[in-house]
Amino acid sequence: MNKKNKSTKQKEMSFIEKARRAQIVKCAIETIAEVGYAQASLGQIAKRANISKGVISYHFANKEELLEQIPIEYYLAWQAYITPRIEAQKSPKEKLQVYIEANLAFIDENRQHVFAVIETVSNKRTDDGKLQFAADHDEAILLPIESILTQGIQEGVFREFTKSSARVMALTIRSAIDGFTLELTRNPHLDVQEYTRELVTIFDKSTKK
Amino acid sequence: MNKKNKSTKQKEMSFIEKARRAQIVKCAIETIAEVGYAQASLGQIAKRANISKGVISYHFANKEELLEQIPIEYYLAWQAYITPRIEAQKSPKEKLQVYIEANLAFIDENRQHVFAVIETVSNKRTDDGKLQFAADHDEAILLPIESILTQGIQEGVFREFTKSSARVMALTIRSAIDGFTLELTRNPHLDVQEYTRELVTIFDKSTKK
Amino acid sequence: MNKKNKSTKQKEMSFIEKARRAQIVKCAIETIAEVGYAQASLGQIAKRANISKGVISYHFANKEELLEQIPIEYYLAWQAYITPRIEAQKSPKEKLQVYIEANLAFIDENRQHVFAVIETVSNKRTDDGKLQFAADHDEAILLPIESILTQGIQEGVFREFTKSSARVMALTIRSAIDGFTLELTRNPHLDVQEYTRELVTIFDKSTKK
Amino acid sequence: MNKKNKSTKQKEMSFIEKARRAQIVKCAIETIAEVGYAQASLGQIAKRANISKGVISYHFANKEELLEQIPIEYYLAWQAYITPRIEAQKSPKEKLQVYIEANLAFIDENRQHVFAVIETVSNKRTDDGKLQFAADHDEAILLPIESILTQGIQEGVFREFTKSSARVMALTIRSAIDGFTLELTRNPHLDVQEYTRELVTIFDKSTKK
DNA sequence: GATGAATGAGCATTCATTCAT
DNA sequence: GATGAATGAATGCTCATTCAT
Repeated sequence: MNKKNKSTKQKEMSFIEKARRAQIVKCAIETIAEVGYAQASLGQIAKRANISKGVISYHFANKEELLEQIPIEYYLAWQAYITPRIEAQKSPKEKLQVYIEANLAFIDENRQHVFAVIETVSNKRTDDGKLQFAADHDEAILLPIESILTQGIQEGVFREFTKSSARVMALTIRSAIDGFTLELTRNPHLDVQEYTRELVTIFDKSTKK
Repeated sequence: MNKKNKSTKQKEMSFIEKARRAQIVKCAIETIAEVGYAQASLGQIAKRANISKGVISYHFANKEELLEQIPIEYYLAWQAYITPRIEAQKSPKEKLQVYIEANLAFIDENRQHVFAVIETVSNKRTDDGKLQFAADHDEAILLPIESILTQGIQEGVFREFTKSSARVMALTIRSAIDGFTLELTRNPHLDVQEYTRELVTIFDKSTKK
Repeated sequence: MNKKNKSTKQKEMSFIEKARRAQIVKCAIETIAEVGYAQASLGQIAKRANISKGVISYHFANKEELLEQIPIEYYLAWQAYITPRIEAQKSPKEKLQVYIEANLAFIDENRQHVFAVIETVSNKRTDDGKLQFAADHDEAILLPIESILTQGIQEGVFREFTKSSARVMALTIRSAIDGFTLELTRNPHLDVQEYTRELVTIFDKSTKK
Repeated sequence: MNKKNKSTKQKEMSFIEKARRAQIVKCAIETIAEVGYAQASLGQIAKRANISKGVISYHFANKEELLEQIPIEYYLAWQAYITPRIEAQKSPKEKLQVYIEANLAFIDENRQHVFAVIETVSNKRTDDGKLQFAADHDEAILLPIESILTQGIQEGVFREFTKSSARVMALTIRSAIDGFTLELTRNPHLDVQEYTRELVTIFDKSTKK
């Protein structure tokens, strides 16, 4: 019901309505990035947006709906950035390299947003207390790696993988990218290019025959 | 002064006092693991421990002091588990293998605690809103990997690393382990042994000459 | 910064906002006067005002800011009452008489407020535990007496005073007025006019040549 | 019932018991004088006395009973100090002078205790919220002044007083002494002798024919 | 559409008091 | 006698949410 409502709503949304929501989400991202999830009250977000608290409630059913937009928007932007870059490559090896490069570049260019996503997602729980972890979303983010690996195995340029060892490989690549995010948080002046080069090397070596 | 007080206090603490504190910390870990950091109020923790809220305040100066124990205890247990296993190995290659194996086994055996540490640490902030991230602690956890890498480079069994590429390698190994934790959360029936074997393979390939 | 904020805020405050704050302060005064400082919790004050506890927090940053208004408002009302009455007199002797008369009348007409001020001020402490006692405020309240005394000495209608003996005189007059307040609390049906007459006599005798 | 209990108890009290109680009351006085009534929890008092909180509960039925001792002890000490000094004087004029001198000296020598009494008494309330103000105690403290005034009137050395104007006189003298206490709090280096001399002068002038 | 005002539940913390040892 | 441990009520405060204007 909820989902249906939302998609209905989105279709009915005026341009102005969309812009207002986008502005509020942007402020939510900034607020979470700067003061952290726990301190990011609607009051704080409203203050940053120079609007009244009520406006947020007007545009979003509740805080949850607002926070949900953060990973959603992130995923859309991420996909728009990553997909064409991978598709521009032919060989699985180059695709993997570009996947890593594009991800690190995207993270570097969207630090606040990435950070807000981490905070949001790691605090999101189902009603019974289980981490929701946007499982769908996480799987979606693994898909390109898995398809690259599959292609590379089929073409014989990668070493042999079972289905589950391919998954570990995919998860490890993904984890390495997330680890980069954390390191970037700890050390904002990190040499991103060098980090990228090293990750490419590591996963080139660990996937090749 | 605060720190000094604490260590003084610890020396003065009776056995019973220590046991009570340990019990409360254990309940805090369980609570955070089950309902998440945000919902883990002192009331919730007390309810789980079947004690009154006041008892927690009696044994801990404040919530912060209680939550601090979670990573502290974890790190001590982790060290006690990991260190002898690594030291039992001679070659850097075997050490790296054992480091990965031991970490995954330790995580598997301490799922709740690991999880509570992640939640606690990722919600801990300094007064100005910056993630504290227990930087010291994080670095401490990298030390064994870095020293294994150094040894392997010197002995010529690993490929060449610059100082900073060794750091990326260390961070990637660490991230892979953290990624395992997340995957374990998502999928509790994960085949840990296989995951371990794959990670060992990946990092064997990516470090060797 | 705090102070500046406050005055800025006050200028920005709408009429409704001011009225609401005034209403809450009024209820705080009544509550303190009736149940005493220690029992005057925000909950009690809210109950008396028939509003929710949150409303107070909405209009005042914290309890301290609310309680601060009590002496502030009192002092302003006191000044508005006393000053013109003194200025309407020419001779120091008459001024002193009117000062006493006006103060006792003002106290009589504002019993609850006076009482709340005493409670508030005598419970206000700096962070290091020292009584704050609104020293400025106390001194401000002595000023008119001191200036009357100075005038009377210069004009030769009062006996000779050194600087510090004039201060003792001023303090004693002030104390006598405060003593009247206490007596009024103990005995609400006190004959105020007679008390006034006696005080005027006492200080007429003790100041004249 | 309560009162009876208490007097029964006092008769049964061993010397050791009395000493323990006296020590605790002394610490309560110090604590109130230093941190104020509101912060003077049993925990604070116990800490200062280097005993456990439970000890206080053991020796006193409740906090109220402990705090009651503060004005009681004060009054006894005050009486023991004041009475012989007044009785050593013959003339009402000298008695009044000595009353003022002795009070100021006593306050000066027992600053903490005086202060604790003020705090205690001004926070003491009956169950219906009325200030208790130790009415008995306050009247008791006025008695010597009133009897001095009566004597002076009868002997014709003081000006004429009606019954109620004599009371105002007594209250004013008492208030002046209390005002001295406050001034001493604000300004601990006050010249007590000069202050005494001035008060004596003021009340000599205001009582004489 | 937008806002300020109000709500009430929930939070961490303090504290007088009780009690078994 | 004395203590440490435990209790639970109360407090000031925060905040997501609701609502009249």
